[in-house]
Amino acid sequence: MNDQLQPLKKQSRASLAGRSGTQDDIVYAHIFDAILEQRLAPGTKLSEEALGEIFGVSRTIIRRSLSRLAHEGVVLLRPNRGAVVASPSVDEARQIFYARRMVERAITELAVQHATADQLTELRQMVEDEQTSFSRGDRGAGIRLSGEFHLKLAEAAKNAPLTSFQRSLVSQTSLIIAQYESGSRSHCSYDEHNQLIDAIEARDTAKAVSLMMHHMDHIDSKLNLDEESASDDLHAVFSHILQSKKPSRAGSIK
Amino acid sequence: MNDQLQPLKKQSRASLAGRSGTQDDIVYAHIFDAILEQRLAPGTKLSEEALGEIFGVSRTIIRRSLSRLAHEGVVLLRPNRGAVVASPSVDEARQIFYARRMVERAITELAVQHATADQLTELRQMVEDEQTSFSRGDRGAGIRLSGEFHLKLAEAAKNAPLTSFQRSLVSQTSLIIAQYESGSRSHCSYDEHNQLIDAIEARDTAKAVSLMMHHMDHIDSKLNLDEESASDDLHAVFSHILQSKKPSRAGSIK
DNA sequence: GCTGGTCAAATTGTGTACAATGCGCGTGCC
DNA sequence: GGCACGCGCATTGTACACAATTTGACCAGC
Repeated sequence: MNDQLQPLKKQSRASLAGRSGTQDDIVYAHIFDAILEQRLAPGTKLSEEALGEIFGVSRTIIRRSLSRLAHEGVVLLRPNRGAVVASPSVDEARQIFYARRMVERAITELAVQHATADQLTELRQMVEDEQTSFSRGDRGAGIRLSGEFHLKLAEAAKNAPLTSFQRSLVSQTSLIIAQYESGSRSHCSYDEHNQLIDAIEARDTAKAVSLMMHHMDHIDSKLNLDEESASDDLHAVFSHILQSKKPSRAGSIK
Repeated sequence: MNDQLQPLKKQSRASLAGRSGTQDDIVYAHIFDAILEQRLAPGTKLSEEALGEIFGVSRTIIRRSLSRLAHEGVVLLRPNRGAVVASPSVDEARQIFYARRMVERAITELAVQHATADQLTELRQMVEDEQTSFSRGDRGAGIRLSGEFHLKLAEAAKNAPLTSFQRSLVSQTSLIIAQYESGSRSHCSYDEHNQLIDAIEARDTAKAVSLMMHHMDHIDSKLNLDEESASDDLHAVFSHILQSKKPSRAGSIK
C-alpha cells in the first residue's frame, strides 16, 4: 500500500461533516465528528471566538451549534464561563450505559421488524468501511463509523424519538470510552456487527437482541468504570492520602 | 366555594414557570407550561417578535427558548418560516407512545430501587394537587400536574439521560392528547398514580411495572389514533378525492 | 374571469457592538 | 513571606441593526 494521503478529502469517508447543510449544521457536524473520532478530548475548552475563526463564521453560529451539542450532552455549557467537551463521571457513565442498553434492545427489536433490504445493505457497507479504517490504522474514522453503525440501525427502527435519543447516547459513549478505556482497543468488533445484521436479516428477534446485549457487555467490559480512573471528584482522587494517615491495616480501597 | 381568583399568583401551583432562573429559563418554562396545560394548541404560530414583546425580552432570548423547545420536539422550527407548536401526526404519536412505554417501564423499575421516602411523599403531594385541580375545574393545571408526576417519577429513577428523554416524551404526549383526545376526559386518573406509588413504596417491581403499563394502556385507549382525526399530511387528508375519481361505488368515508 | 408574474410588507437569519461577568495578576497590608 | 483586596483583561451574554427569504396582494395579459 502506498501512503494514504488524500489532500482534497479531509474526511476520508462520508462523515457527517462532509454533508451539505446550513452553516450551523456544518459546524455542528464537524465538532460532533471530532468528538466521535475522539480528536476532542473530554474537558477541552471550546472558545466561541476561536471556533468562529476556525470555521470562518460569527459567534452566533458557533453559539447555536454549541447549544445543540449541549442538548445532546456532549458539551457542557457553564454560564459565563464558556463551553467544554463533557467529561462524564463514572456515575454518569453508568446511567448512560443503562439507558443505552435499554434503547439498543428496543432498536434491535424494531429493526428486525422494519429494516428494509436497502438499509441492511447500507449497514453491511458501513461495517466494511469500519473494518477498512481500522486495518489501515485510522482509528478515529473506525470509532466514528462504529458509532454511526449504531445510529444507522436506529434509523432502521423507524422511531424518530428513539433515534434522536440514541444519537445523544452514542456520542456520549464515545466520550466515556475516551475517558475510561483500559489498555486494549475498545472499538466494537466488526464481527459482532456483522452477526447482528445477519440475525436482523433472518428476522430472528431473540437472536438479534441477544447479540446486541452481548455486544453491549463487550463494550463496557473494556472500560474500567470500577473506581480508579481519572475522576473529577477531588475527594475521591485524594482519598488515599486520608487513608495513609490512618493506621496501616485494613485499607479497603474505596 | 368562593371564587378562586388569585391575582398575585399567576400560576396557582409550583409550575415550572414560577421558578427562578435566567431569562431564558423563564421564557422557556412559560411556554413549556402553556403547552403542558394545553393552553397552546398544536399548530399555533410562535412569532419571535410577539413573544419578545409579551415577555419583555429581545428576540435573542426568545430564539434560544424556541430552539430548546424544538430540541424537545414540542416546537417545530421551519427555516425562514418561523416556529409553530408541533402537531404530531398519527405515526409520530405512535412512535412517541412506543418510546414512552419503554421509558416508563425502565423508570418504574429504577424508581422502585432508588426512590427515597421524601420523594414518595412529594409524589403523593403531587397526586393530591392534581386531584384538587381537577375537582375545582382547573383542567389545565390538572393535566400539567399529571405530566409533572411522571417527570418527578423520572427524577426518582436517578438517571439523567432518561429523565431528560422523559421530559421530551411527556410534553409531546400532552400535544398528542390535545390533538387526538376523544370525547371523555383523558387525564391520568389520580387513583392509578396513587396505586403506583403504593407499589413503589412496597418495592414491588412486578406490580409497579404492571400498574404503569396499564396506566399507559388507559392513556392511549382514550385517543383515536386509528385513522380519521385531523392530519397534516396533505396526501392523506385528500386521499378520498383520488378515490372518488374511481368508479362511484364503494365510497368509504375513510 | 382566471392565470401568471412582479412587488411590497412582514418575518426570520446573521453579524457586530456593547454590557456584564469571571479570572489572573499585582499591590498593599498584616 | 503569606494572604487578601482590587484592578485590568479576556470571554461570554444581550440587544440591535441590517440582510435574506417568504408570503400575499396587486396588476397585466390571455
